[in-house]
Amino acid sequence: MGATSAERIADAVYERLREEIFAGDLAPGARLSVPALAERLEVSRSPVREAVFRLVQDRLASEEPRRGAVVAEIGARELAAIYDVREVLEGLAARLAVENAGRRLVTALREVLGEHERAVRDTDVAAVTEADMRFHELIRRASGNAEVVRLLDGVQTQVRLAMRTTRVMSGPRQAVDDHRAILTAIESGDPDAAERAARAHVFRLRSTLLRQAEDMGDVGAMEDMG
Amino acid sequence: MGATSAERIADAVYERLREEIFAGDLAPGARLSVPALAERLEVSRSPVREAVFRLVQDRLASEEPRRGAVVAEIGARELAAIYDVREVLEGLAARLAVENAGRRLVTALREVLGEHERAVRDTDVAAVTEADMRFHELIRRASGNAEVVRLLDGVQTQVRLAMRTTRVMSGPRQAVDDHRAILTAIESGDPDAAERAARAHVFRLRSTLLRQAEDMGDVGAMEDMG
DNA sequence: TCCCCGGAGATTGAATGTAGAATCAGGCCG
DNA sequence: CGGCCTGATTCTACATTCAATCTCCGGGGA
Repeated sequence: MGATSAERIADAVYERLREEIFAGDLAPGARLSVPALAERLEVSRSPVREAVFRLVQDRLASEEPRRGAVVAEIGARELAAIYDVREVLEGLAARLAVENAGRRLVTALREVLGEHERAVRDTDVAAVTEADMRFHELIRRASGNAEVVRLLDGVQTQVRLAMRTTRVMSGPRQAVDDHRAILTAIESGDPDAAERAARAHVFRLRSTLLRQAEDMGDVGAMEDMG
Repeated sequence: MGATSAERIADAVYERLREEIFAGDLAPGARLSVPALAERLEVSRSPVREAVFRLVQDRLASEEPRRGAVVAEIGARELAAIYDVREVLEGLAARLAVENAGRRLVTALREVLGEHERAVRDTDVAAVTEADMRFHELIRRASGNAEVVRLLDGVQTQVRLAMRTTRVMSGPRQAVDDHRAILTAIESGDPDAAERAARAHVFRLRSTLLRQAEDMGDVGAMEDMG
């Protein structure tokens, strides 16, 4: 069978594997054998190879020389590094969003924040994660800077994987409060305030995550802490 | 023939194409036909396909649906977006470098700065570019943050390509002065000062590059400026 | 003169074949 | 009883082949 432009098999396999990783069906450390996956998914090795390659590019998997790819593990040290970067990028995104965006952003953020609050009250973990991610996604898309969007998309992917690896979550109420502060700053139209609020939020996330990782005695994390 | 661990063909092809792009042998807009490249390089299509895919991931090439990949062109608008990101990342790198690094960094930076000055005096464009890149590379590697290194490596790749696309360069003497200021700040051990100096440097680069792009009436750039 | 359509060529995406290398298990020797 | 060696298995990396689709260009019709 030739190429089916409608939906490429390689894309479908990529999405499938991505979701299995985020869902935990493919745990960090699991081997991504191309022949094995091809047989399980009932496709040839070519699209599987491409999909695995893309996972490696996304840092969702890592190449072990001559042993193939395995689902990546993110330790506390790596997570800290990612959050250092995330802090400045989210700050930049918030600043640019204020400088660029109009009322539509504020409206959309209010709605997502409402969903976020509701999800926290209902202790609906999946909905909390969803709303949290969407809040940040709205801001970066409003930045009008494609590079910021691309890099923060990558950061979000890493963070989602890290949540699988370390099993830690930020305090849900703190996150809502932080988001409200960011929204207020954006509403005020003050780029500096928006940047500060976004950075402060990420900084707190970083502190919380790392503290939790330590408290849990996260082995994979701690062995990286030196 | 099976896999030759010593040097993967896919890696060799990737490096080769990268260099041809940076050297201008493959100009922006040039088509990267997998069959044609495979024939020219006398390898099969498999490793070429992988190499082209990596170029696309690096944003050195872009996929044109059903027409294959072409060497990417970076317009003024995109370059501005990249420099917005670069400014905050270089600032972070300089800050972390001060917080982390020891005397070795300062020594290495002094040496590269010396080479840079010499190259500017000799108007050796290749050496100037080389020294300039190495200065920034030293700082980010000294940051101890793998994510910063990875993202700034990507930024540097984009910038090198943009230089091919737009034919603009920052003022060489300004760059040397800026670098000296960054070095001084790092020597002083003040993270805030280092961050400010690095950001100011990138901000000036951004201004210079965009002004030159406008002056040159850069078509590819201007059509993006709206 | 301009627009639409059709055929030829080229290209991607997928499937499959093959060689070399590394891992892992199990048995043998010290 | 422990460490080393060896053989089978599995995998990666590269090559090759095939089908389907798109692009491009030229000719015919309005």
